[in-house]
Amino acid sequence: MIPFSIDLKPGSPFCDQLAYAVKKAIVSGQLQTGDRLPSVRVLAQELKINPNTVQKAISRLTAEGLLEIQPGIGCSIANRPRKAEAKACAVLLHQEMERLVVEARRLNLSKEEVEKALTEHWNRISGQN
Amino acid sequence: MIPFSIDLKPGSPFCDQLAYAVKKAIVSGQLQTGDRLPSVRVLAQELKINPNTVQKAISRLTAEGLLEIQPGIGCSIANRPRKAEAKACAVLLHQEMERLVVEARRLNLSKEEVEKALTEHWNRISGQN
DNA sequence: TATGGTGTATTATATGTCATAGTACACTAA
DNA sequence: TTAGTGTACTATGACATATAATACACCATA
Repeated sequence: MIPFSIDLKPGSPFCDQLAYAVKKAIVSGQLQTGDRLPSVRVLAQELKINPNTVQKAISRLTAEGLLEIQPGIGCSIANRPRKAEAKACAVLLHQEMERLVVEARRLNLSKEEVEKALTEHWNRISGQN
Repeated sequence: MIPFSIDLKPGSPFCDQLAYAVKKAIVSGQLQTGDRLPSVRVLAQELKINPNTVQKAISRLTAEGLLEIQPGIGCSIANRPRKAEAKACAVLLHQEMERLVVEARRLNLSKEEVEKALTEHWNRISGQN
């Protein structure tokens, strides 16, 4: 069994969906520091996709510092990122936030409605910690 | 001159960037209901991209109900969407919100920091209304 | 030591998206 | 009629994506 939930759907690249599913599982506490991830070949078999596609997602998460590789052993969940890295990445968050605000205002939503949605998702994602 | 601000950069599709720039200009009040948009050919020339690429962005915004087309005349900014359409689109907003929350928690940001960022962007985008 | 399981790299192929180029058509204002 | 609208269509090249099939270095275990 795969230690996180994922349901691959066409529309966006499989490697993106896989990387996001793992990241979400880590952030929500479903996967914890030190936990082992199934091997590239096992994941590929379970998800019925190509091993290369899995490897692409893994290498991306490794580059982000979310996964740690032990050559010949496998890969496991790394520690939470240091503040230094986080600061550099926060720029991306602001881009996402602007996109979200633009979309919300296009839908004539109030700021309160958006804040409520933020709280809902925040609690849901953080609930398992 | 183009009645909205845009700076095309490689990395994401031009038609996406153009559609977003127009949407942002509408939402922020830079473009108002009834305002005329430059023609497909003019936009293509100014932005130094292909008319087909511009047309792709326009047709997407038209499908979203943000632009109105008068055949033979040109296209202009439409009225704000009705609640009915908005409700159907709100699902997408929740997907974006979840992605944002996941990213924020991956960066070890606090909920207060994210709420602060939301307020900042909200005021900036809404400032011109 | 030999075997099998790790991650990783490489090459090749097929498919789809994106941007471009060129052409053509229906429509409308002047 | 003429020129300017949006729109549709085909074709091409560049690029990303997913797949397939190997091959290699590494490590644990029998």
